[in-house]
Amino acid sequence: MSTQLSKTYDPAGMEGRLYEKWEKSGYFHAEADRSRKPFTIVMPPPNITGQLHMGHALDNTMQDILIRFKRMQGYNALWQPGTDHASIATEVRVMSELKKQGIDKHELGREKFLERVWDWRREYGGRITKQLRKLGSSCDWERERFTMDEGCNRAVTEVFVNLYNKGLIYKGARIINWCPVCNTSISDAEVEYVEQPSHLWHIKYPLMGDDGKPSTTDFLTFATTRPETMLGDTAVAVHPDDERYTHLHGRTVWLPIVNKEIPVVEDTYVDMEFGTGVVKITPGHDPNDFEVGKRHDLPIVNVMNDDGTINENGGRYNGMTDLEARAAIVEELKQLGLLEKIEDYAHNVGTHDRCGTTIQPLVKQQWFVRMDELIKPARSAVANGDIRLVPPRMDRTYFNWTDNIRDWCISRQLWWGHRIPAYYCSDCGEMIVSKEAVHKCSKCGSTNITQDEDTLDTWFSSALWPFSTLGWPDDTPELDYFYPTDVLVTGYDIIFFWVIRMIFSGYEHMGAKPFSTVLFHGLVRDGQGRKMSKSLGNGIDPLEVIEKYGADALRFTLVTGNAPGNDMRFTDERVEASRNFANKVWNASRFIMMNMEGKTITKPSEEELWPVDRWVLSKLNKVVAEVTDNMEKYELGIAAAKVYDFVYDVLCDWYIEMIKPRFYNTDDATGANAALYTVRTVLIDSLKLLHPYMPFITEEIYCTLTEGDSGREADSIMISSWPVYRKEWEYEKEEEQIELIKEAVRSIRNIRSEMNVAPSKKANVIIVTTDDTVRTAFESGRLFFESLAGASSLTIQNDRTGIGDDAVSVMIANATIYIPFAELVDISAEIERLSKERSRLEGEIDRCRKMLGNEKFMSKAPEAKINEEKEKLEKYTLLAKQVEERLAALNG
RNA sequence: GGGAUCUUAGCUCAGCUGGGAGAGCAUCUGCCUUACAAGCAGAGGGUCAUAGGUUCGAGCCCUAUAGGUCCCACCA
Repeated sequence: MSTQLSKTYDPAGMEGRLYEKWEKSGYFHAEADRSRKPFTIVMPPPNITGQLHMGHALDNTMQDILIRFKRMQGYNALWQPGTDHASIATEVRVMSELKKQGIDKHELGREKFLERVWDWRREYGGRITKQLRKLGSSCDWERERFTMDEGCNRAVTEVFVNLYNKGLIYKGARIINWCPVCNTSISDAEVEYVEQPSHLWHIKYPLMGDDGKPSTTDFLTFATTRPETMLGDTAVAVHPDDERYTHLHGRTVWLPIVNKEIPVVEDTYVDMEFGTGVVKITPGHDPNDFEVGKRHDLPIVNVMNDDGTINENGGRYNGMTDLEARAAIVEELKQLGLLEKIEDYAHNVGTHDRCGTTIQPLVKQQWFVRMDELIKPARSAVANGDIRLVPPRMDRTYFNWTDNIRDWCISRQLWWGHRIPAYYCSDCGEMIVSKEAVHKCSKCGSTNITQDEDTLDTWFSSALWPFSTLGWPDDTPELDYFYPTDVLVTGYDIIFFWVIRMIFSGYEHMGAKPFSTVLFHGLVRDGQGRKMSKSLGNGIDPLEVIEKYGADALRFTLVTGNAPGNDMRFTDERVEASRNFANKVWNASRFIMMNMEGKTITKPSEEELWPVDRWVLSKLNKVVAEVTDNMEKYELGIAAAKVYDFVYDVLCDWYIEMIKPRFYNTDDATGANAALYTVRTVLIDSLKLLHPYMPFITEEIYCTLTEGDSGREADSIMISSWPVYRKEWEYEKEEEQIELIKEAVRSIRNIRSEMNVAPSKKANVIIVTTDDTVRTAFESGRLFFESLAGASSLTIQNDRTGIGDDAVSVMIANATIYIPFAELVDISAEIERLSKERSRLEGEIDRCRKMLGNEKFMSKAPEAKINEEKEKLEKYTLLAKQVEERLAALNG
């Protein structure tokens, strides 16, 4: 009836075609619809500069699995996509492009430069979303957003002005992290500390004598890792309790080279144990010193230009880079006899996580978000379970961040980004923060107005993503319907950058959480467990993997064999295994469809179903319930493994093999029909369970299989209904029966293999049993002994009449199976084999008896466990008896 | 310094609230059985890092130790 699948599984040949079909069909699109329940995921917006890497692949596969699952369950599922303008990354990228053409950003000017960036964005900004399509991502592209589109821009301005008016955004001179290469401030979180070999320079400053001149005999010695900053020293500090220096309290020292007098201050910040217990204080270029300076009201001397070179405050060192100045100053101190010694020292140097440049702490006017109040609802949301983190251990990390939060430096000295909506009057100095562009000073009426030059941290706009993408600040139906969203899927590495900021922003601006659950995944590492990185060149390109093995195989690999939140290693072998599984699904389907060819399949009556049909339906029923449950709990890997096992083991290795004879038996059309109907049902449900993981292959098979069905459920599996547990498929009795037959078949195969009897060589099988239930089971499974266990005939009897010494025997509960292998069997070997089996069973019986004889076990263990042990004891005793009987017979 | 996490078969990893250790790959044996050699049937292989403890019972819970990975703070 149905058309056929191609002979070989060729993912490359179908994935593109199917995706196009989906996108055209509109099935990815969701509209606000009060009559249906929404399920929403907002996609973490990839950078427009980005190329799809394994992290994206994992992240988006997980989201797609959840969205497809929920969509099939009947939810109105929205996966909201978009991209991030990525201020620094993009600006740096375009700058280097321009540099190749010999163009400098500053010569070009702000407006022209921004035009270039927009050009670049138009050309390359869509690359990443094209690549996401290759993965099979079923997001609503009609709703694609960009962090710098008109709506997001309005959201950003709205938030900035609101926070400013509430006093939660302020401008102030603070010590910030300055990147001299990117020429901008960066937030604390963007600083990466890297250990570098360096030195500790022990330097001494002369104490000021009573005569008002620097002493030539009394010095104060301290150690520093950055001698060049001495140009900006405004004090030296000692611990107030340090008895070695009590006499210096209130004294001053002479700052050489700069030649000025600076005070000795007492501050508990100083660690008495470290070095000499004396610290030079440079409030202008060290965060800790800045704090000390504030406490003691010390002047701040900035000795550095924005490009990291020494400025005019550095006297003759003006113009040198920091390292040049360092060498020169050390040399000069040496000349002056003020350098005591130089020690090797491994030092943690702060670097910019984007460019690797050593950051320079500088004091500058910057904009900050005051965090102490904003963070409170974000903390309690996780504490009281309003927002659930998966896995739960992420709570600790989360609280570690919320509890140590500092004000957020949001201004960046960049051009590409949201410009800060603050305006200054050049005449009276008034500052106006406004949602609309300001052209006239509200204080003095001057029209001499300039806007703040700075732009906002990229994360400022991403923090608003869950609601800005749904239309905020407007009151849209989407916002009303889809917000709060359901689950956020992301890596644990951006808990602070993004997750926390979205959460407090949601509570602050929407008055509600942005999502109910955060599902974290780990990092994808290479085969040796190393982080994939450009510099190592060990990155595996997902697109290459897709090309070679198919997106389905890649997706399956990424979510299996890995616990939630743990890092995973990615190897070709694992993808290959997934691809082989897809191939298995393909071929099984092809086989089923081959047998359906030319037949009209009707629903069999209950009586027409064979026990094995009921068995497989019962197994399917259970796996449906379990897989659904696992997926509801975000246990995607476990769910995938269960589908895998079901398809491979239950469907392919057993059920299909067990119904083959019915396909070839032309005398029993009813039996064949029941088999075909059942196997088709099982296949369709299996495909549905697998669809979220392997969308392409399941779609291709489903469509081919159901094409031309009258009353076809759906023309795409992605909108078909998710399988549900069915009461009518509870066939406990048949399950037991078939499991028994499977055990018998396995035992026979095992014996044959042990005896080296080729499968082609048929053998008689005689089963002796006195148990009626077991007998019935074997009677109903006659067929399988021939097709699956190589039996030429099967005799079922209730005594050992006619069974000679030449038969090999194997015991399963309540039955002994005899296989006469006349020419092969050595009786003494058989006796030995059975004796071994006997002692194994005796061991088991012993164990059971011990447990059941333990009074404490009997009184404390749950009844079910006790019964379980009793049943085992019974079973083993029976088996031992069977073995005993056979041994007695052989021994004569 | 604070915290998280890992240590289970040769390799990579599962193992859900404690109740007789699993998968994939690799290895070995036998099979080209008309869906699939990207396959089929079988087999071997683990004192679950170490030492204690709780429990009738521990891979799982508690404590300590060793080693690995990561995050945060950062020592002038």
